[in-house]
Amino acid sequence: MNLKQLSDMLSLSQTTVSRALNGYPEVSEETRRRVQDAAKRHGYRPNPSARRLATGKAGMIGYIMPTGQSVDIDPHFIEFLSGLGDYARTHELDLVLSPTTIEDEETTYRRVVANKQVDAVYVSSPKRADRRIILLNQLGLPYIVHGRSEGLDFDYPFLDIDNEGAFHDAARLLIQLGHKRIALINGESDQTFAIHRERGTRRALASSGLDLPPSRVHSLALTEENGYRAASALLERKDRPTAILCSSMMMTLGVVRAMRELSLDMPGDVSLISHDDVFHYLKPESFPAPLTTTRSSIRAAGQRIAERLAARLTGLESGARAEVWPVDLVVRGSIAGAKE
Amino acid sequence: MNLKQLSDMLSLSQTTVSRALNGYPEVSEETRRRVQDAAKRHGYRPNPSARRLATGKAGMIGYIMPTGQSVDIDPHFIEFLSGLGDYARTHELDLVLSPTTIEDEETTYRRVVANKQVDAVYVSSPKRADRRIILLNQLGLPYIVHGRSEGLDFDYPFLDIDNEGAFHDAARLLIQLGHKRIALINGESDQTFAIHRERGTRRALASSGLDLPPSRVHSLALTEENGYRAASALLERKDRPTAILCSSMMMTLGVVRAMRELSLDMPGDVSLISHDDVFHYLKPESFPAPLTTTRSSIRAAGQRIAERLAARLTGLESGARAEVWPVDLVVRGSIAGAKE
DNA sequence: AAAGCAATCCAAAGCGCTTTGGCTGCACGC
DNA sequence: GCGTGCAGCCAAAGCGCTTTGGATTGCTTT
Repeated sequence: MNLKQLSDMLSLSQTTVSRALNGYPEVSEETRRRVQDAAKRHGYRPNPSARRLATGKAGMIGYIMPTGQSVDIDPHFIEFLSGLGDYARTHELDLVLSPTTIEDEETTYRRVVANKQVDAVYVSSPKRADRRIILLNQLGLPYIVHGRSEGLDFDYPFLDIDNEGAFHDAARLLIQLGHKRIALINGESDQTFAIHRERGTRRALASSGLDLPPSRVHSLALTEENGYRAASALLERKDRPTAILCSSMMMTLGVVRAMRELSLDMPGDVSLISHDDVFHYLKPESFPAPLTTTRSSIRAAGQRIAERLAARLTGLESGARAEVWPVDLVVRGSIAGAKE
Repeated sequence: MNLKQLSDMLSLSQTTVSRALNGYPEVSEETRRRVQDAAKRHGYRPNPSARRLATGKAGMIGYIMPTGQSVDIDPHFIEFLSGLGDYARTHELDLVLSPTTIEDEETTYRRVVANKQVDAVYVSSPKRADRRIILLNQLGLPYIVHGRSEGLDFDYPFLDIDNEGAFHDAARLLIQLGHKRIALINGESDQTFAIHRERGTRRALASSGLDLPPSRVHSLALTEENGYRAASALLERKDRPTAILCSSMMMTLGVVRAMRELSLDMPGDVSLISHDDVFHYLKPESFPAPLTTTRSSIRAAGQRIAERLAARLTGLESGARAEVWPVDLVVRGSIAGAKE
């Protein structure tokens, strides 16, 4: 069933039928109803390719997905996708994934724009002065950043959580508990979220006259293995920290492993606070002591970003709307007062 | 730059230019070269929407993604996606994700077919007599199943690993080590992979005259929490198993937690073998004793499926090609001879 | 020398939609 | 009675590609 058949059937022109269905005002209400009725009854669905060709709009959102033999997609991406899906499925919005290597990233962005494959994209895991944001800005393709960048000389639309505030508050809590030697096991240092978390931690420490020396900061990809290595390095030192802030639960698994090997107790010997993206497959309660966490659902963020991207497609949202979500600090058994 | 501009520039017709670019024989080699040259020089890229409209081919592959507030996408999906990306990015193949609820699954499949949004799809986590496969078969949309279904009265193309063989071999190894009470912590019982793993385990036990009573099989979603619960239930019994087979590393985390709580040693008190999908963020070496695993890279499967889907787009592959990969059994320190 | 045949190339007709630029008829005001 | 304005509808021109059904040319055949 295509437009022509439908309009023939109704003895109307394609123009009128098209307008009726797309809500243009120059159609009488009665005609519109008649058309909508027939369309529904015959299951008419405009052909997206044709529409796309005619309008130049794709009706889809995109994600340029970095891949590569040595690139591992962050498992949190799954949660984010779930969130996107939660919104998208109720709006018949599809998502186009365009895999690319880091080197060809720019080419891929350009290709997607030139092909008009999508009307908007989202950008994840932004770094300082992120090239992609700069590129998208000059290409004029609508986008929303999940996270934030720094050192850009223009504003851009994003959704981020208050990483600095979260880690500031977490560190402050540890300080209030009497901890003086606090360490940070963070994400890779070029990621903005990691920069913010370190900044928050440092600020809390500084305001109590405490220090965060380089030896107590590890910035690594968020794997169990890295958590283990970082924690081992930290805890084998004589001036080992009495409290650790950790950027992901997966890493925290490794931290716990290191502690166990050194027969250190949690929270007796070391207090631990982890960031929790709310990952169904691994919960804070599943640790030797239930983890105190800074919690923010990445899935909820996915939903919100899909919603905002959709708003951009229809022109409801535009400009450099910034959105920063507060982060819960959920206290559980993994922290205690410092002994020394 | 579009076809018309390019052909004007070359003083050729659009027909000839189109044919030259698409490798049709009725163009002289010299002309073809001239055209290809110009196309490259001016960065001409055919507009996909126009091409799609004209040919009815989308040039994309699709995945109907089940979502829902209570649906959690399997984290292995990430690995699979990485694999897909590995292949796809070298072929400028894009992937369209169409989120849907389980209830609307059929509608979504029909929509995607009607819209001709994609030329082929892949189906993941198949169940017994999977509805999606039946539907796709009658809709005539090319597809490949990752995994297998059972109880279908027709053949279909799939790529699966030898789950039955893997768990058979793993169980046999445990038996050879003297274990008599072997338990299985499996995935949800409607998933074919879980059915196969149970079958393999049961077969190995049976051929040594051993039993796998219902009380020693737990079939649950692959979360840490479920691993913990299942293991707790198993290990608190008087006739507790001396060896456990576990379907995922995430679950195995929970198993280890349960063992720790009960002060059971691995492999002293309980031997453990886990299936490993090769997940970069959590490795078999990260356990109290390095895990013996049945190993198969889900990422490699993603690559292969992308390759086969691409072959289907171009007509290189067709029919119900079945592909079953063997699974490595990697022995590490988590297993030992049975005491009793 | 007429006919047949590849080898090349082209004009034009779609593919199914949106949108421009009218056209018609009726009510209204003067 | 005549211009005006407006509501409601339509024909046709794209959007940028592929593909059908010829044309044209230069040779080889008979």
